[in-house]
Amino acid sequence: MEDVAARAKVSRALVSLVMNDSPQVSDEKRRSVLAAADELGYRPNLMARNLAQKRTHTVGVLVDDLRNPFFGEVVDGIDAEATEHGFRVLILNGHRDARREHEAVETFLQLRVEGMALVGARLSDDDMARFGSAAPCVVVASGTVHPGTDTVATDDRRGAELAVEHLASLGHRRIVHMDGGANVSAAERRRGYESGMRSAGLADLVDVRPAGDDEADALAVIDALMAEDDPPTAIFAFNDLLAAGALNRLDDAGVAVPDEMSLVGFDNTFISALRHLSLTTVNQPTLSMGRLAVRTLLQRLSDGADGPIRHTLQPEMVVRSTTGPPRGAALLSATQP
Amino acid sequence: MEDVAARAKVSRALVSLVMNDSPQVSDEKRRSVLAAADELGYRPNLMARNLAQKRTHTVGVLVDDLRNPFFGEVVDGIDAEATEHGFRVLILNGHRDARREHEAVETFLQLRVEGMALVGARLSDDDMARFGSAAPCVVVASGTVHPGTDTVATDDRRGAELAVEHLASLGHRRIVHMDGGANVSAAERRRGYESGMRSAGLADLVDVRPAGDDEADALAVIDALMAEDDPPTAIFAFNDLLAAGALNRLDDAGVAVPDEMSLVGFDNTFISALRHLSLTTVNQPTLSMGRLAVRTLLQRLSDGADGPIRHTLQPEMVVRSTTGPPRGAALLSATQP
DNA sequence: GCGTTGTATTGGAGCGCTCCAATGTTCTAT
DNA sequence: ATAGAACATTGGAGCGCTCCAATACAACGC
Repeated sequence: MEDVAARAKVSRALVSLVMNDSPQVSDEKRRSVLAAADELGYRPNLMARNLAQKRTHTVGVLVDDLRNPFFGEVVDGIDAEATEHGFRVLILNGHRDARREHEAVETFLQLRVEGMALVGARLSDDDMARFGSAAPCVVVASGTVHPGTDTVATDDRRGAELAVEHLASLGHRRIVHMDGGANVSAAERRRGYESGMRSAGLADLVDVRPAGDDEADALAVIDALMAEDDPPTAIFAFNDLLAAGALNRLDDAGVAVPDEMSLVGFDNTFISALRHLSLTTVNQPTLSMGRLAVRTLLQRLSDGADGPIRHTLQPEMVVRSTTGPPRGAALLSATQP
Repeated sequence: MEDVAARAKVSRALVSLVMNDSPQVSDEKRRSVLAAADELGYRPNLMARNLAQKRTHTVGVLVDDLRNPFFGEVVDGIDAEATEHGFRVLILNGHRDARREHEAVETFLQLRVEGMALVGARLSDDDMARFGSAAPCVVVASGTVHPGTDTVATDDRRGAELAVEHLASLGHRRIVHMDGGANVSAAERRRGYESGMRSAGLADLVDVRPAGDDEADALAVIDALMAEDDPPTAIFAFNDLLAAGALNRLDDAGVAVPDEMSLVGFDNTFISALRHLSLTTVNQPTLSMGRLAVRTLLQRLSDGADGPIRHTLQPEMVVRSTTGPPRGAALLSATQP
């Protein structure tokens, strides 16, 4: 910067004004500074600038799993909204690992981001309280609601209820839930499954199997399920990835879907829409969630509402081809008139 | 920091030593500094630290498209290797948009990252030359090779040749290529397609259709293709996403795959492995590419080889269920003995 | 010619840290 | 007892920028 100033025969301060294109700089000087900067290949140092300004114009986004297209879509929404409001978006990868996510947030804090969106992050209430007091934080797409923390999420419980209602209305009774394990939305969806079962009068048939949130997590569960004497007729999987894994394994085992087994996923990622999978699933409005997350951050930044801000978006059932009446239901209804 | 020093009754310098856990600090002082820091909720300011150190311990990763699982896998590889070598990984989203990718690189440079991995980035040779002289850069997973730039890539051309060879060996002659459009790997794969066609003696049947690199880009092309009097018997699509879109549309149109139309993708993302898609595709070693990218950066950082470093990894054909002999081929071979 | 308003430019302090050279402290060998 | 080494601690300059108050310079009315 020193060099640029010297070359353009002006002061350092003037260079600074030009770089921040202040209006009160004469065209002549502006041009000569710009020319000098270009010739010297000068690029302002963001760290120095942020340090001096005491602002970073940056929001941090922690993504639980970069391989899950669901998160990618949410981030796209965040990115769009943040950019429109003049913020830079820095992304850190959580690797579906609580420890690494903790570190990532710590990094954001040390970088002095002005706000953080934690997408699907696996953090404890204690962590959230600590982090939340250090910088505005919004938890996105996570069924787990931390006390005192701003949240943007789909109503996971309701989504799960919808799934169960759908299956029950088709005539299913033995509906198993493949649980999301350590994923932050797992608990809510499980509760939704349970309450859905209760509402359908199937409380005593509640059957939860620990699985996970990735394709591979489905394998063992499906194997165990199909080895039973009297397998269920329907499965509600924690998410689309898990459902896709289940679909694979069911296919391996020669189980026809939906004739012998109905299957419901969650998230409505693009893979569920693929014609050949055509997975029945529960939609989450990813883009809106992302945008809303940033708006929540901005609100917190500008005034600071008292209580936690909570946005709950409504899920929607997306019925495709992996669900149908249970085996024998057609026969049953045929003999009934 | 000042406050921490005061509270622990030591100098600022000592606090700095503790924060960087220097070995030459007495246990007593270390404990009291740590305690003071904890009570005050002190967190070192990374920007100030980087400014003073003139090092950032950070590599930037520019990702062309966060929704494409292929890139997610590459980033996972980068992340793993970089972390092992004590580097922080900052990710920026390119949104499949050349302008935004340009800005993203500019941001990295202003942040003074120590190296950059550009994953699938759409940048011109000029840009690359400029950026490359400002900081070590490695272009990953991009068929386009920029002069003087370090590169880690799958041999896209060879991959495309493999795809064509596979289809030709099944007896296909009218093989169409759905081109990747603005994607940086598009040109190489197209060339591979062309040379593959030539080797198979099908040079005069070369037929390239501009498409893109996303699911939606397939629709119009398939419609146009199927409206022709004599549609091709096989399609080699730029990537898995495009192939998946094509599969959807073929299904809509009632075209049986592979009986009436064979289809090959590229990337071997997890979606191609889904049993119900079971897409024949070309594998790229994503994790190795990511790790190799970081190692290339480190090499450039440590000594600086003269010429550009280029790693070319070998693609592999992954034959699944979307390819088979062309309609009538069985008949033909049956009448031949 | 004067003060006045306004715009264009500049010097310098300060952002929060690290690092170096210098100082203080303790221990060992003579 | 004392020089010397070894270790522990500190003050202060400097990283590259912004921002404020201060200054320089023009143009204007009277």
